[in-house]
Amino acid sequence: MSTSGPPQFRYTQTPSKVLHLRNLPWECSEEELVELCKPFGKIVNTKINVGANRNQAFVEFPDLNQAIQMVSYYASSSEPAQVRGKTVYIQYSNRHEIVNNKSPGDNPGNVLLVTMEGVEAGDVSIDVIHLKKLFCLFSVEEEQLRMYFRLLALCTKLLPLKKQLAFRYLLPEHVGSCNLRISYSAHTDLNIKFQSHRSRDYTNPYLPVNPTAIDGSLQVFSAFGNVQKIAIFEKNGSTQALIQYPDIATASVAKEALEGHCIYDGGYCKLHLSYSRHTDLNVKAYSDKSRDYTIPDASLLAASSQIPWQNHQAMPAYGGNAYNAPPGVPGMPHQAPTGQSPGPGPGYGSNPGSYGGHTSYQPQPPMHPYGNTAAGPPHSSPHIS
DNA sequence: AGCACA
Repeated sequence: MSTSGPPQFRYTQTPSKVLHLRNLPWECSEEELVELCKPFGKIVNTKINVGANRNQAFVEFPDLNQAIQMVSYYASSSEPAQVRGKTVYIQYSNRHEIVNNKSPGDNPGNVLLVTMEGVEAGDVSIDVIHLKKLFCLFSVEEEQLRMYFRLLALCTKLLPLKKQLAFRYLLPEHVGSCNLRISYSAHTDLNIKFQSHRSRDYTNPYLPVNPTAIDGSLQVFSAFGNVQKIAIFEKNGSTQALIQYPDIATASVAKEALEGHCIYDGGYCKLHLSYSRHTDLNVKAYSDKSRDYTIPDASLLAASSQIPWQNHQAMPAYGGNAYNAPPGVPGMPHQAPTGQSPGPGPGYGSNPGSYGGHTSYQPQPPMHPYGNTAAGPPHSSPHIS
C-alpha cells in the first residue's frame, strides 16, 4: 500500500460561503446545525445527513465574510466547535452554493432509495434480499422495483420492527442486525446496464447478463457439489457454460435439478443442461470467463471475489428464487458447497420462529420444480418465494 | 474526520 501520491485532502481551501462540517453526531438535526452556526450569520441553506455515515453537513451563509468568521473563529479557538458534545470539524466547502437543501427523500417518487445498515456489500445480493417479493409486500409495483442500494457500515438507528424482521432472516448469520431506511429516490427511471447479482431490470428481458456472472453460476452449481472448473463462452449469440464436477453422479443431480431453471427470478437466464463431451476442462485458472478451482492459488483468488454468504448453509442464497430450496428439499443438498465455508450453522430457514407472528410474509406458490416444499404452511419456512 | 444519490 503506497502512501505516496497527491494528498487526498487540501488544507489550503479557497473560502466559500458554504461550509463543510464533518464528524457530526449521526443524523444531526438542522436545528442543531443552525444553533452552532448562527452566531456568525444567518443560515440561508443547509444540507444535512451527508455522506455514507450521515454525519456530515453543509451550511450556507448569505455572506462570504460570515463563513470566514466562523472558520477563523474555530481555527483559533481553544474550544472546538461541538454538537452534542462531539467535536465538529469545519472547513470551506469546495462548492459555493448548496444546490439542493431539500432531501430528495421528502419528495415522493416511483423509485425508492433503500439504505441497509449493518451490512457489508458482500452480505447482500439481489437474490438474497429478494427485492422483488420483499418490496411487493410493501405494495411496490413490479415496474417500480428497479432500485438502488446504499450500503452503510454502521447501524445506529432502529426502524420499525416489522421492516427489521422482514430483512433479518434474509441475511447471513454473521450480520448482527440490519435496519432498513427507505426514502424516495430523486430518480424516476434507473438505468440498469446488466442483469447481475447486484442489479436487475425486470422490465427488460433482453438486457445482457453481467459478464462477471460467473460467480453467480458458481453459486447455483455449487449447491449440488464441488464445482471444479467453469468455462463460459458465447455461442450463436447465447451464453454457454461448462461446469465440471468431480463425478458423474453429482453432475447428474445438478442437471436434473436445474434443467429449465432461471438463474434470475422472473424468467431470466433460463438454464438448459446437457452433458458435455469433455471430461476434464483445460481452462484459465481465474478470469472473467473461466475458473479452475482445483488450483489452490486460483481458488484463493476466486474465493476473495466470491460473495461471502454463498457458502452459508440453508441460506436463502438459494432460497426465494428460481432455485429455491428450503431445507429438506430432495435433490438439493444443504452442505456448504465448496468447502470454503466459514463454518456451518443453522440457517435462518431452520428457525421459522425468528419472525414469528409476522403474517405478512407468507410464502407464495413457488415457481420451482422441486415439489411443493416452499408452499408449506405459512410459518413453516421464512423464505419468501 | 474529509464534499452532497449510484
